[in-house]
Amino acid sequence: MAELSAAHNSLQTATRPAKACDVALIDCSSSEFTHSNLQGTDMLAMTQEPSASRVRFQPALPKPRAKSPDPRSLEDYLSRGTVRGIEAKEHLFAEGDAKSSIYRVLSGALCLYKILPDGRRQVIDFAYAGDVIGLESGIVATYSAQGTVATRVSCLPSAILDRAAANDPRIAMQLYMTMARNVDAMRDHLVCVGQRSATERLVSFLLGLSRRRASLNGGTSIVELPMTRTDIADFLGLTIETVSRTLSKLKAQRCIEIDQGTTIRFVDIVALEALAEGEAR
Amino acid sequence: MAELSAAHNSLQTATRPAKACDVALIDCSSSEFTHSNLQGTDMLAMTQEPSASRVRFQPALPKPRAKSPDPRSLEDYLSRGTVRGIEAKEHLFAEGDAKSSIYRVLSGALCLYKILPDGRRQVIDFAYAGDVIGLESGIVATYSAQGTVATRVSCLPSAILDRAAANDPRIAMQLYMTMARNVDAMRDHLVCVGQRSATERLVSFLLGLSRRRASLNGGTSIVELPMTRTDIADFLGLTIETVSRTLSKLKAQRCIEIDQGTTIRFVDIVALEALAEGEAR
DNA sequence: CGATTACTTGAGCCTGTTCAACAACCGTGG
DNA sequence: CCACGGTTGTTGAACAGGCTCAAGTAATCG
Repeated sequence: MAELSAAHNSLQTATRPAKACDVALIDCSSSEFTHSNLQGTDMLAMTQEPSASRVRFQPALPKPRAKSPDPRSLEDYLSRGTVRGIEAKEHLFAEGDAKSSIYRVLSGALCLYKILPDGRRQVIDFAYAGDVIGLESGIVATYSAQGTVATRVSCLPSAILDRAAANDPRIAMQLYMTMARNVDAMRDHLVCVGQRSATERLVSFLLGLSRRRASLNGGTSIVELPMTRTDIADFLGLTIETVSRTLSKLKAQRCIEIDQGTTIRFVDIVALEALAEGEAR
Repeated sequence: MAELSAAHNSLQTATRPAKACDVALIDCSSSEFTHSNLQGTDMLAMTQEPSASRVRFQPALPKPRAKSPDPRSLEDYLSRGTVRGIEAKEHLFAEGDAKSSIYRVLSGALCLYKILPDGRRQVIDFAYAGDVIGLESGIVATYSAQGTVATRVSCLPSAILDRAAANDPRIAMQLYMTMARNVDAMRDHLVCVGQRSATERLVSFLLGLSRRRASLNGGTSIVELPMTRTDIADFLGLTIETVSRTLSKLKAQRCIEIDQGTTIRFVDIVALEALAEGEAR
């Protein structure tokens, strides 16, 4: 979904001397970390206090890539971000927060969601390694981002990107294309949630996840689920019971095997792909 | 899909210089709007209301302007497009078509949808006067656009816009912001379809439509539905029977009045807003 | 004016929800 | 080491919201 090529991870560990742009990069984090520890259900009420509080500063983790004096692509910029760690359940940002940065997921997974006044939650998307999130139209986040497992993200202050995009149409176009791919994925998901049955939704989700991580798992038929049943349910517009039951049913039908509840192995991919398209039940 | 593409014939925009008559015909652009809402260099940090989730281009009021030889804003480009009429049920483009143009709706309404292999249909969005559609990441349309009523659109060849965006970061950023607002609206709709009950969905739809057209109907409590029950049902992930029944129920509860089946008058807005948020039933 | 399409309403059913109990897993601390 | 509480996942039984099927009414168009 918010997916730029995930191919750049290898560059993430090189070290380089500090440069002018680092200064800007670093102070982004101070405002960043302030409102990041929201937990549980009441984060919407929170308004962050940029001045006070525990800015537990993570001494900059390994620096991205060798320096280039004139970064040219969105990737270049993103690879210069400061790295930040997020625990499972910890929020990277919450709906209503002032938006200061955009992020690229380095490892782990994030859950992007919105909640209704009465507490019902819709997971908009999951963000996996390589995905970019935080690109938005307004100055305030319209959804929340929470780690589903321990996760590392690279943070880039929006201001830097704004400036870059304002001067370089190529950057602006990359932002545009990233957004466009996002919309595309959202449309597909909307079709899924709006039209498909529980089984279809779950199977599409599993297959989609597998496809999305194909580069990582080397094309095996095994997929790790780096999120809870609740996350999956809220993503698919179902209840956890239905998710659990449907997984059990698929297991009983010998379409999948489940290990530890989190590792799914596709046994009968043909059957799964038929199920995803509504054939049989 | 093939059958749909047939609709495509009439006057697909040929690339040609903008002429005076074009401007006269279509001119619903307003430079005010353009500069206040879409331009500026710090796009990412733009101070524009987040409730803009549903806001697209405001249906700009006709405003005579001299044609400028060097158009600068997205609005300028769009106002130079060639006009095309679409009948109800006629397709502007269909999923799978090569994308040649982007469009702005001048009057009427379009229904943007995707269909599953087995025929189930999900309406992604409706496009009303002022809305821009056809901005996409790939070279092939990933959804179909069909008139729900007789509709006029202004067509602008993508190539022109591509060139403009490649040279002018402001244009690229406007494309980006347009897309971003789109994503925002889609997220809201996903929450609606994924979490809300039939009544909640329908009421949110009505209120949202009213809000979106507030500039046109002058803030009255009357909304025209320029689409069929089928369109609404496919938009909300319901059946036509449920849509019809729910409307009847709202009428029986004296929340709305219905005239000719297509004109809705809000009688008890307070109750409606409560219903939209899941209170009572 | 009849034919076609769009909308409404009813009756019964089914998918997925709700409510509830139980099992598995995990970190903590005795 | 195991007992413990807490969290997460599984399974069962009953319910209900929305769907399907079906018939009837209203609007539209040649």
